[in-house]
Amino acid sequence: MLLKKISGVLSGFQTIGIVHRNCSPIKQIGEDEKKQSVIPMAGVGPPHYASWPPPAGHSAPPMADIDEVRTIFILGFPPDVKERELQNLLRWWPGYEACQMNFKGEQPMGFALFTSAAAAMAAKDALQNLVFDPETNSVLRAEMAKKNLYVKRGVTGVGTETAPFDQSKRLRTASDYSTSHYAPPGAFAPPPSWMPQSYMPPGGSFDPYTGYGMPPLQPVAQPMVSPVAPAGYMPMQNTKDNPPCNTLFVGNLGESTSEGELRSIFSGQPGFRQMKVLRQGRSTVCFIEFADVNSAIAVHNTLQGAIVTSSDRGGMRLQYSKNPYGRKKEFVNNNQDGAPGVPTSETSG
DNA sequence: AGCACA
Repeated sequence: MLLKKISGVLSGFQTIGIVHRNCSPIKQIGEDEKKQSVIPMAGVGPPHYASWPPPAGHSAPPMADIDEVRTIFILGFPPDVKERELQNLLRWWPGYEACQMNFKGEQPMGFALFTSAAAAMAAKDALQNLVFDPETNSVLRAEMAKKNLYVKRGVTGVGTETAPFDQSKRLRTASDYSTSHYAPPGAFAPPPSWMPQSYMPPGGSFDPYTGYGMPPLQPVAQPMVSPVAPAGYMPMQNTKDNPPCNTLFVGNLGESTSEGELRSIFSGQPGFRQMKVLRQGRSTVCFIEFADVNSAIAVHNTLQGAIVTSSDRGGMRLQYSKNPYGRKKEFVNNNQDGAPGVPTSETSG
């Protein structure tokens, strides 16, 4: 039965440890809630969306393996999110089929079904760290689900213009969202953050000359995955910083700073790759590598001035490293005369 | 203010 399936999906995620702000881990859903509506995909995509597959009926969506998981699981919505919002967020995504918002736990949980695992993964990556609502500091976290979202037969699929199978349950169907009544051309476009995987840090932009203004006393959007949060925050004036890169330099740490605490704070951050702690006499510094510059920027902004309990200084100072990981000290040897070459800019984009 | 490792 439906409820069984859903609770199976949910229980698969209980160990993931996604804790969004002060929300506790997902609870098992109760046995009470019976009405689970699934919103299937609208039939036609917007004309301006280049990568959208041709309209229904002209070509079939990529065929999915019979039991590959092509459902994603999304957390981080504000408590007042509507299922409709999820539908509108996803409806232009290539391969999107249906979604469901589950309000059983401490926080709303979204599930979205796609035509293939690849489409699901692409959507998952695109939604990852998406600022869903700056007002409530809602940052989305997305994972592949353990099981597929259950959709009643016949209603799934692009171009299936079938009638609602259950009018009484307020099910939104393709016809309710038909493009002729909705989304006049150009009026509704996918969020720009869908194109590259980009996380817009909430804290303002980097100015190499003035640096950052006063960092927030408490973190703004925290894409916290780590269960370990800093003890608090201290204002931190970052006098001089370097241009953003994939590596953070952590300063203002006392000699007593424990590597374990640093690791527990940073290793759960999205994009974390590795860190290295350096003891230098009375103080300690630390380098943290991230998978990409955006992840580093996010942490630079959200954890600036965070108080490391094991340190006897104030908050830690986060700066971009002068010498980031992955940036080789090698030179491009494109001149034959032996003159010094130009440092390679980046090894990764 | 302290920037290593490839």
